[in-house]
Amino acid sequence: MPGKSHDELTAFERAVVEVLAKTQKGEVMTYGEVAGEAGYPGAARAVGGVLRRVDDLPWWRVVAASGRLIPHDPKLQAELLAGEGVKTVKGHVVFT
DNA sequence: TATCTGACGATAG
DNA sequence: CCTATCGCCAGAT
Repeated sequence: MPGKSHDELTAFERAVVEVLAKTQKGEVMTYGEVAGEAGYPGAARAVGGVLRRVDDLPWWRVVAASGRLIPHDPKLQAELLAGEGVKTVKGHVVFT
């Protein structure tokens, strides 16, 4: 099993899922922003854990504060972002 | 309750 | 641009 299903999440996980559910195509957020929007400022690191454990989330729309893509498969993330019109250069999102 | 882990963030060198 | 450190937080064992 890739990750956890959506029906038994902790309050924190549900909060993060809710925030990501609002993101639109072509929109990119940082882990820190997601944490803050979810009501857990400072929990950027924990947000990474949620994206890693929960399925069916637009994880590719979340990048590090520096714009760096995920260390696991930056190539895939770059492709998914490109598919939504988000440009990336050498593993970094191009903020315009 | 204690300790370790990690798809983070900021800072220093 | 890179690595090293430290602080932070929730989840897992």
